[in-house]
Amino acid sequence: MLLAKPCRQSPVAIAQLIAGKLGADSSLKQVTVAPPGFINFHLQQSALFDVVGKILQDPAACGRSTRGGQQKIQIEFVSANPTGPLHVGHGRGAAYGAALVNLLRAAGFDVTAEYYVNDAGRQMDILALSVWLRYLEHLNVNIALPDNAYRGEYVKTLAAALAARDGTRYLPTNYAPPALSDPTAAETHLDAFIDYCQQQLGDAQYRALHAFGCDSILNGINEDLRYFGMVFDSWYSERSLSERDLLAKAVGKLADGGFIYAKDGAQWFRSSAFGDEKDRVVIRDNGQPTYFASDIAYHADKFARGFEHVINIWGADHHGYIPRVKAALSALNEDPNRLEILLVQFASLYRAGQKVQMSTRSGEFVTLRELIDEVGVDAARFFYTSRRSDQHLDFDLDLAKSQSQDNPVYYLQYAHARICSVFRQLAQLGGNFDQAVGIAALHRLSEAKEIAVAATLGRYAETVAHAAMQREPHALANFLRELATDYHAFYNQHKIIVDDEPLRQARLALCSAVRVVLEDGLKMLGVSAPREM
RNA sequence: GCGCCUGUAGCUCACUCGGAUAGAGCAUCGGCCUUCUAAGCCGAGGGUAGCAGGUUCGAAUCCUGCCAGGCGCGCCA
Repeated sequence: MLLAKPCRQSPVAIAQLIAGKLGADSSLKQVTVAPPGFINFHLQQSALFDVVGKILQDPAACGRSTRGGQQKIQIEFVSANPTGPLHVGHGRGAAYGAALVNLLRAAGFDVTAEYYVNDAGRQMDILALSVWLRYLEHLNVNIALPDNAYRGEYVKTLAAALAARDGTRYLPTNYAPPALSDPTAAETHLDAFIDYCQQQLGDAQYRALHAFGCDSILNGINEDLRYFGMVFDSWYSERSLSERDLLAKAVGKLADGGFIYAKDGAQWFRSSAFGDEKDRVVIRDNGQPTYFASDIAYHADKFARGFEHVINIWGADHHGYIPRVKAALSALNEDPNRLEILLVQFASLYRAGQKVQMSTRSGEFVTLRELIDEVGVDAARFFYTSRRSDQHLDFDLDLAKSQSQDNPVYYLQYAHARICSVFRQLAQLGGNFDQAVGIAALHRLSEAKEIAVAATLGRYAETVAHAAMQREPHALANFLRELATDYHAFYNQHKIIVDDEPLRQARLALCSAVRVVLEDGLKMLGVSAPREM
């Protein structure tokens, strides 16, 4: 049985390695030297079966380790602007983040999962305006929705709900919006439109409209995420940063350090002093803070809240943003190395061989909800997490739907269901599984396929720890696939419910351990373990 | 132009971080159900790991250059 990866070392190092291994772990049966420079460690089968026994005696601990030492980690993911429903592009980061949370917890970290709500800024004003216009339209006002407003169908739904709740509260006395005179100045026009909306509604009314849009979208996102099987420990509002004066304080602290200067009417952070390619604006010439200013305050607050390590999961398009955030942390005397940013590459969507362009503003996107409704939570979660996150992903929607039966997730679930079926069969035959007897009889397992299953089971805990430390949930998905393969092969070659009672109990114990690990591993990936299929 | 990610079988992807003969699934072909679920198993074919150099006892993995693709380079978020 191969225990350790072969390694080429100097003869002296090999000798020391062997001596160390033999001394530390008496379960080693022998060490063989095969092809020049390679050594194989052979493990006593009894040690192999100890693992199976441990899994059965404490199933909840089967994938756990203490690698993390209860270090306080905060992990932030998804964090989309609440201007529209989550789409399939968000799904990858969400599934990846949720799996990572589970893995890190299993590896002994004290993890807080947080959703950063970008409820401030211009995009939210554009949403409010879009809702307002659809609302007026709903009340039979003749409006022209700007091309660069949010044009998705969901905005109409929101507008109708707003009208149902608040009636005609948001009607202007005389609807005369700014005209778009210069087509190249569409964004300026949109800003003028937002000003017009605010002016017509007045501060309180506008705030109510703004909040309605934000809250409604956020509720929808929360619902989708729950449906997708993920729970956040906290939702952190970007707007709360300025409400609690944290934003001004953070910028003030940068200014105290001499890292802020004025140019062209704006306030700039000297991020180039910390390795960023250029300086960045934190306060615009109109007095409004940038998104970056919020982020500085937010990240400063993460450490102020006592997190020892902070992980952000961002879309790959944000990679250019990393140096400036780290620069800000450095300027605030925080260690930038305690901020770890994981980039998830984009999944390109294809439908009928054509790349699907997605834009929240135009309303042309496939929602996460639609995907889940079509392929199911299990298939979607597994599909997202079974691939490296730093790899581009081509996702053919038609293929995913038509081949959802071929999704590898069913292969794993089937192994689980098959095991459950064996125990149902056992009960029907009037037999029972005595775990203590089974564990005591494990030495009866001697077939190659039995040993292979036990050996794979023995790698579970280290696989979980490895996947957590490397931030690679797909490693767990791969492992589970291997385990299912080993089990299917064993199942096809050997009968489990045999007349030989000790052997039967031993095989049942092995099956039970596989079931425990499959269920535990699938759960970490956010996939269910059905008892029958 | 500069920066980041990537290039592995017809397709979609792995390879436990420098190790043994590069592996799976899908697709193709051939076997296995009167016995615990055939959503399974067993087998076959299919590879110049983008190209060219370099480092090393050893490279898909590290370095350099080129080619190809994706993303980014706002007082947007």
